This record gives sequence, structure tokens and C-alpha cells, in this order.
Amino acid sequence: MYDVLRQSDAETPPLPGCGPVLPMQDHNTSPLRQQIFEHIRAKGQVARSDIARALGVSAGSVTALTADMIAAGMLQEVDDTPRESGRGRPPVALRVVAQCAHVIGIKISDDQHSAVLTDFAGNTVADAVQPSTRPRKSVSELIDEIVPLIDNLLSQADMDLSKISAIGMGISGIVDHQTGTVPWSPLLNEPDARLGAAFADRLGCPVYLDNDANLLTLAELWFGRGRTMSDFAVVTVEHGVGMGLVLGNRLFRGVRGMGMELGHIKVQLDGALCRCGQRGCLEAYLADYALAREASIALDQPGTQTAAAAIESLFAEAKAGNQAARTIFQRAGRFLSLGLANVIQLFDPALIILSGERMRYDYLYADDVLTEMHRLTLDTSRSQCEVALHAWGDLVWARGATALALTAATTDLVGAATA
Amino acid sequence: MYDVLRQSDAETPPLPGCGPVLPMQDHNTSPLRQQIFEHIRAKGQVARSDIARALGVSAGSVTALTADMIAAGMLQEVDDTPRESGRGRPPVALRVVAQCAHVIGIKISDDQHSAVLTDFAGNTVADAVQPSTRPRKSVSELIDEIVPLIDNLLSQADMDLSKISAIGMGISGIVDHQTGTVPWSPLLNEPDARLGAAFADRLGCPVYLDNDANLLTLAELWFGRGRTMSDFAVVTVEHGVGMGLVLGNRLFRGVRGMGMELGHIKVQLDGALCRCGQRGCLEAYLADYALAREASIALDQPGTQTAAAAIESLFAEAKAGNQAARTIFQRAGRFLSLGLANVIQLFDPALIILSGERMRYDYLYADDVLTEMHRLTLDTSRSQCEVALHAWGDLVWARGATALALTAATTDLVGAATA
DNA sequence: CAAATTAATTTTAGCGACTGAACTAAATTA
DNA sequence: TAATTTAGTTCAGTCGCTAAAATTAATTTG
Repeated sequence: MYDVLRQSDAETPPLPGCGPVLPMQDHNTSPLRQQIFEHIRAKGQVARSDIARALGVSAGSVTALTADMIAAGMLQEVDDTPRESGRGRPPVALRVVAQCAHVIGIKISDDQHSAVLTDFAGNTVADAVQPSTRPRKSVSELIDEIVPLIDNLLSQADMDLSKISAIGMGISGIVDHQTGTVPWSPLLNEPDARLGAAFADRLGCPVYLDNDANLLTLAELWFGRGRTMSDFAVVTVEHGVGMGLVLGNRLFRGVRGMGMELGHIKVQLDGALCRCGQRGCLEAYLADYALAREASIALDQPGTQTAAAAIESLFAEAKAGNQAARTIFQRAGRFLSLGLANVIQLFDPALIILSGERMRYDYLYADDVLTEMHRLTLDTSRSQCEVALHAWGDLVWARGATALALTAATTDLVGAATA
Repeated sequence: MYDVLRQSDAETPPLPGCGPVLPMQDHNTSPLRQQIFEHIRAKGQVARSDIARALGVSAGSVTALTADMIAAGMLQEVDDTPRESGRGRPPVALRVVAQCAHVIGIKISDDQHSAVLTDFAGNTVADAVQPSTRPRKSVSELIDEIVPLIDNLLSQADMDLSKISAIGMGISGIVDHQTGTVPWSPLLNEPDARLGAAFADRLGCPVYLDNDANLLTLAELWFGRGRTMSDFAVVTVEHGVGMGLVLGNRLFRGVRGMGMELGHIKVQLDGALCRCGQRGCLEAYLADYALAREASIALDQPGTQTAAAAIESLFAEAKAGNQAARTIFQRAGRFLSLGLANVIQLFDPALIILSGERMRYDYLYADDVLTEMHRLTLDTSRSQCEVALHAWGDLVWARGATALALTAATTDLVGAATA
């Protein structure tokens, strides 16, 4: 198991030649057609000449490819294009035909599932939520629970499933995005569930699955603060501590598609007990259950209330001046600083977005935390990392799931043959 | 400075459109010509038909492109190609013409600079070392020190600088690989030194500069244990604690080209004092100065000897049964476990290589450390991370620097016009 | 030993994805 | 009105590759 090799010297390597032996995996540069489409969607509307300049391609290509996509009903010309320079032939802007396709994004959760239906331009057409039944369930039970949610969305939008190009879906736990399987999730009663395939079979529609931290990161990349950055990190503190990383506009999923388990990096040998069973995890100082654990002591209350309720009272107490309650938030804040500093040391992002719905405990996200974070960072000539706080509504996750679906649907539709 | 944004909601984004706004940077898939060349070099020798199969390209392309490179004197046919299957027309293997280009790799160090000259097939042609003078010096002093080292190599190989296609160079500190500048290094007495440009001007030869942890990682990727992996991490414990990461056969240099400062991730709030001035850095429990600091206490000796000598005696004492000395190594070992576990949690590599010249303190790299590391890792369905120990000779760093130079020289020569 | 078989390599035509340059279109300015 | 300016179109041509037929060189087999 502990496969330690003691190789004294490799000056005479066992393999002939030098350099990496394995082939580069295809860093699939998307075809120009798709790049143009995505650029138009990102800008909202742009003139052909601007596209050519922005992407550094010839005007001829832009004409040809956009003409094709206009004929296919994916793009349309905008009639009254605003002009900045008054001279020359006025540009004709292009925009995505929003109705040309629709996708659904779904967040599977322990308390309440949420879902969003968006058009191909990323506009929300309908959203819905659905209470969740018991915490751990089988795949088929889960599907039975989600189907009415989808039906709800579809009836709001007066559409049916055949009009949906793709469904993105997120669940907490360990998710293999490639295969759509869930090796482990707190919401499922079976390991290694082939959740993506099960949904796809039942719905007859392509389903893309990812971890919820990745969903949040995609939401930032597609709809939030991260849109104007091609490299940034997202950190979220809720039930656990999650992290996502965007490198070159692409979600980085770790070497083997897992990883990025920021909540379980160890910040203290033999430290506080984590729900994962180990000690010293960052999460054990920071997540809601960690605060709730201490709240029951500080507030001198038995642990009868829910974690969320416990934190609410704790927060109220802290605001009211209760010292014990304050120190709880302060300590958590220091550990958050430490976690963020570690992210900076390892990844050196230009921006970290603190994101999620529960970004409202000021004690946890006060300026003190950022000061401490910078203090804990080697700043030798490194330009300081910006930290942005981003409190979203309840539907972030589902929005992020639509981004997952939009990515896939775009490749399918735009890359498709000019039929 | 602490640029915190409190954005309540982004459902109505300030920007039109959706999706990433910035263009994808060119994930330059190298041209087939270069892929073929690199594949041949990696294999040592291969037949054209094998190349076509391995790279998944048509045989016609392979013929055309290799014919071109044979004419250019970069490839040659091998006369006696061994055959495995006896039937059919025998394959004719191709190999790189080793003499068609040469590169130099240099490691700039505080005690002794080292350098290696290799041919285009990666074979070492000559190596040399050169004692270093005082620790911190100016760029021009450094160049004056390195030039004789290069002359030494060249006279051994009976060549002159005009025959050298590229020079790779590594220095500890913070290095901007893109620009060849050194924002900070313990070996230089000036910040933001334009070291790469200074060397290139003086030598009249392209110079590529990188951080020494990256050099070590490249050495593993090109010549060592990492050759057969396209994704792995390298961790080294010496003066400091360094880390390198390879993703898809490519060295990952962090979001902004820095990062990967594993030595300065915090593993304890208000922990041991680090030479960076902060407290609780991993390095402060693990690096040679950290052990030496404790050695002076355990061995009841004044701190007069060098760090290296102190560790040597400490190691001898521990082997001889001195309990105090043992606990020092044991504690360091536990922190190494913690650091490795954190690397696994965040990056999830399939392999971590513990590399460097000083991989011989068994206490530090005992099986206990690996057991503890796995214990500290969430292993829910994650296939366990393999750990390999790799003790190299003195010239690893310089070898890694040749890999840097080979990469660049290959792109130049192979990608060049068929003149 | 000649023919059949097998496999490596070469040749050839051609396709897909662009570019570059010439050209047309529509507005402003003098 | 003509010159100028900028946007968009057209089209021949190039580049990088593939697919398939043709060729070559060895091994087997009748």
C-alpha cells in the first residue's frame, strides 16, 4: 500500500529517451464557430468587426460562420445598434437567439431542492423549489422527488422536456463529473451511484453532474464576479468549507477530478474533531456544525435546536455583546484567515470570492479576517490577492448548474453539423 | 487594499450577456511535427507506424513530417531495428540525431553552482561545478561567476556558445518564468533583477529562468519517476519545503506564475517561528534550519556549527538511540505527513514524489510518515495516492534546467520553418 | 522457389478551417 | 458631390491534416 521506491539514482534511466512518455491530452481548443458564439453570448451583443478584432481572426471567417449560425436560427442581427464613433459604415450587432434552446439547472439538497430553467442566452425563464424528504435516500426515490420539480418548471415555461437541451445537476459529496457517478454523497444511501445515467435514462435528456462547490464556482464564472477574471478561487463556508478554482476560464477539477477539499486540509495536528472523523480539519473550526457545537456551550443551551437556529442565536448574542459568543466567531474568523492564506500560498489567485448564501455573519467576514489573511501571506513582491464577498440568493447553485448545462449544450448545438 | 465587495445579488448583472468575458488563452496544442519529434525522443526510437498508432494520426502525415525532419538533420533512421512480430515488412525505427543541438542547464546556488551540457536527445555530455562566493551578490557578479562554469562545460565538450541552442537556469526565490525576472532571491542583493535578460545579453544565447522547485519537478518529468505519469506532485524538503505540480505533462506554475509555496502554508495558528518572519509555516517544523534549531537544544551544543552539520550529528544521535533527537525527527515527520495530506486533499494527485538530494534521513521519510499521511487523508473512494522517494545526485537541479532549455529549444528548432 | 500473406511506408487526391486581399456598402465630412 | 472611413462580403488560396490506393519488403506457404 505504501509504495515507497528508493531509487538511488536515475542517471541511467530504465526507460530509453527523455521527456514525458505519456501523450498530452487534447487541450481541445474549441472551433472558431463556437468561440464566436460564446463571445457574442458573453458580450450580450457585438458587431462582426468587433468579434474579428476581439478574437484576432479574419473578418471573412466571422462573416461566414455567423451567416451560418444566423441561418441555423442561433444568432440574429440587432436592428438598432448603438454607435460610438460616428464615422464609417455603421456596425450591425449580433445577439444570441435566446429561444433557440433551453436548459435546466438543479441543486439537490438535504432540505430543499431548487431548480432554474434558462434560455440559451442565460436568462432565467422559471425557477422552483421542492422540499426534500428524508435525508438519505435511494437514487430512484431521489428521481421521484426531482421529476415534479422539473414538471413545475416546464409548466411555468409552457414547454416540455423535448425542448430541453441539457440538464445540469449538483449534489454535495464526491462526484465524478466525467462519468456522472457519485462515489459518495451524504444525500444518498448507496455508494457509487450512477446518478447521472439514472436521471438521463428516466428523463431522456443529457444530464451533467457536478459537486456543489463546483456549481458555485461556475455560477461565479458565468453570472457573477468571476466573469471578468479568467483565474480565480471561490471559497464557501456553510455546512462545510468548499472551494473551487478557475484556471483560464475553465473549472479546475483537480488532477483526478476530485480534490479541492479545502474543508479537510489540516490546520492543527490533533485539533478539533471534524464530522469526517478526523481531527484538525479547517472545517472543524469553521463550518456551521462547528459553530453550533460551541454555541451550545456559550449559550448554555442543550443541543436540541438545529445547527442553523443555534448559529442564529449565537450571532444575535454576539451582536448584543456576549463575549463568549464573540470569541467563537473570532476564532472561526482566524481560522478562515488561515485557510485563505493557504489558498493564496498554494494557488496565488488574483481574486478570491467568498461566496454563498450565508455570507452575512459579519463577524466571520470582517475586515479583521482579511487583515489577518494578508498578514499570514508571504507578500514578497506578490501583488496582493483581492477578496470579494458575494452573497447570492437561494438559487445560486441551480444557476451554476445551468452553466454546466449551457456549456454542454453549446458544444452540442454550436459544434453540430450545419444540417 | 482590502477590497471587499458586498454585492447583494447578481441576478441582474451589471454586464450584459452571460459566461466568461475574457478570451480563453491559447492552449497551444503543439503542431503534429513537434508532437512526433517529442514522441520519438521520449521513446528513444520508434517506427513510423508505431508513431501513427500512438498519436492517433495518419501514417501519411508521419511519413511526410518525418521525411522533412530527416532532411533537416534532426532525425535519422536506425539500421538494425529489433522486430517482435516476424511477419510483414519490417519497421524502420527513427531516432533523434542527438548532435543536432545542445543545451546547457545551470543551477545557481549559495554554496556551489552546478551545470550540465546535454545533447538534443537529453544525454549528458559534460557537467561541472563551481564554488560560489559570498551569499548575496549583484547580477553582474553572479554572471562573472557563472561564465567560467559555462566555459568549463564548453571546453569539455569541445564546443563554443554558438552551438548552444538555449540555456536553462534555476535560482531559489521568487522567479517570474515568463519575463525572466527575479522579484526576490536570497542569492541576489537587488530585488526585481532582470536576470534572464542580463544573462542572455552577456551570452548571446536564449536563457530561460525558473524557480528551483520547478527545476526539480521538470527533472522528474523529463528524466525521473514522473516520466510515465502525466499528473503528479513533487515535494522537496531541504533548506525550505518546496513543491511542484505537473498537470497533463505540463508544469503548473500557479495562477499568476507564482504560488506553490508549500513551505509557507500555515499548519498551526501562532506556531513555530519561520525564517520568513511568520509563525506556523510548515517549513518552520521541517526544514533544515528548523531541525538545526532544535538540535542545538537536544545535543546541548551551542549553535556554532552549520545547519547541515547540526543535522548530521542529530541524525547520528537519533540512530544511536538518543530519545530527544528521535522526537525531533518524529515531530518533523508528523508535520511532513500533514503537509502531504494537505497536498492530497487539495490536488488529489495519483503520485507524490519526495525528491531531492537529502532524502536520506530515514526518520523523516519512514513508513510511519506515510501511514500518518494516509490517516490524515479523506479516502472516501479516492484511490490512494502513491508516494515515491527519489534521492538524486547533486546534478538534479541542473538536469531539470536542461529540461527547461530542451523544451524551449525544441519548440524553436522543430517548429521552425523548413528552411 | 514462386505465389500468397502480412505489415510498413509512400503517394495522391482532397477536405475543412482558416486567411488575405480585393470588393461592396453605408455612413460622415469637407 | 467627392473623398474618407469603417463594416461587411466574396473568393482564391494555403496549411495541416486524413483516407485510401499503391508500393515495398519481409515471411509463409504450396
